[in-house]
Amino acid sequence: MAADTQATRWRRRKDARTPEIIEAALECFGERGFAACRLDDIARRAGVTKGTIYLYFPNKEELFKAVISRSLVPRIVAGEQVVAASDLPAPVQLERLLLTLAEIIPSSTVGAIPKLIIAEAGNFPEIARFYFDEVISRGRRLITGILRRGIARGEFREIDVDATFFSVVAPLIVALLWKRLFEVHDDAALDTAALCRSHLQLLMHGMAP
Amino acid sequence: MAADTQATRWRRRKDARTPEIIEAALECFGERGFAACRLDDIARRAGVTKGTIYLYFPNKEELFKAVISRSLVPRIVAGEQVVAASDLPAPVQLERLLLTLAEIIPSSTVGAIPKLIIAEAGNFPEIARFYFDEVISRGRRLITGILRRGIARGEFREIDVDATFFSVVAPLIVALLWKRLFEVHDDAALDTAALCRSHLQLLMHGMAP
DNA sequence: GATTATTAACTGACCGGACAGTTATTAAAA
DNA sequence: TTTTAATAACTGTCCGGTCAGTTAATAATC
Repeated sequence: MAADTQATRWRRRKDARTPEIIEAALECFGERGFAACRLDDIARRAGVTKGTIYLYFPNKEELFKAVISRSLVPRIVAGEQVVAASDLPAPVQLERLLLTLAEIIPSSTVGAIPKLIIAEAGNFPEIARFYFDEVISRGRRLITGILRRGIARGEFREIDVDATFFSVVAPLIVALLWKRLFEVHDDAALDTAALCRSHLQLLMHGMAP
Repeated sequence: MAADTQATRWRRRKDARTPEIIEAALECFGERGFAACRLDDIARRAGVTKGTIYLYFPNKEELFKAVISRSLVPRIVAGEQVVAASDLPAPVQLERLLLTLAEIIPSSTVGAIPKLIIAEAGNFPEIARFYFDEVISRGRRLITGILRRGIARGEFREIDVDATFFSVVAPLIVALLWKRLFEVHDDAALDTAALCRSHLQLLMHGMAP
């Protein structure tokens, strides 16, 4: 949208602006974090100027909240529905969930959010709270639910589900951070698929009755 | 050290300054991040003024590197020596390493660094590179070394060591981030010891031949 | 259908505070 | 008396937020 400046510049497109600004802000926040991201950068990416942003959002922080709210919650809801609708064995459910999660890792837009949250949660407690309630808490309920069902059905041994939650998801989270922060400094690229395969095998061996 | 300003102010204590400034910087960086932390804050905590910092460090970034070097690198080196000196079974070595790692999690000073790095690595490639070379790379070599030895000695099954590295350390990293970012929002405190115990059991079951 | 008036989406120069880094000055120590 | 650790005032720059002005779109008038 930034390319055709001559064409779109000075066009009055009230309805289109909000999502365009949010999209640009997601990219920019994801790359540089909340504090380091400049409103001028966001504006340029959205094909407008800084002043225009203030026509649609009261300030930088509200724009940030809007970015988080509108880009993640729908995906969580989708995940909940998929799991609730099936009654496959717990190991199969877990495997599918992790594989879809692993697919998100390279996604440039949504995949940038966890890093963003980790970076800013300390300085913006209300953002942390919102993210915890809407994303983390629900994600945890999803995973621990599968684990509990697996134990009840004798598909997993008796494990500490709250602790195992970390063992299950953490490698994917760290892989996601690694991709964005350290892969450039490493000799070889991180093979997400191999990582997921290896991790699933470890989990299935480790949790087998 | 900030309390006795009257006493230490204008005292010339060349040798004492460096560690005092580094300690103050570690605290401040850990609380607010690299970019958000003000040199005036660090100076006040160290019981000096900003100008004094520039007598001992060329700039903010070098001060940060010094913080990393003084607080994390020695621990890595110690770990390397312990592992190199012993010829215990690989599972025992891995268990001991993870338990010491888990002890660091609640440590308010050193434990703050990973979050700090994740938050700032994108904006400060120099810092990311430095941390990758001095901490991550060496830590990975340590872990994968133990895994390879375990496989060679028949104590672990044939696993993808590079991928398993993530499965091994990631839960502790995420627990460390969780403690600092989301524990306040959760109903119960995160039981680090239980987490470590559960994770070790999962690993040992999962990697057994 | 063509011209003019009105609206409001959008711009960009500007302001003020914050902060990394500098330096002239001061005072403790040798 | 000289040296130098430490200070405090200073500078230049950067950036969030503002607002007077600009222009595309639309309505009113001829």
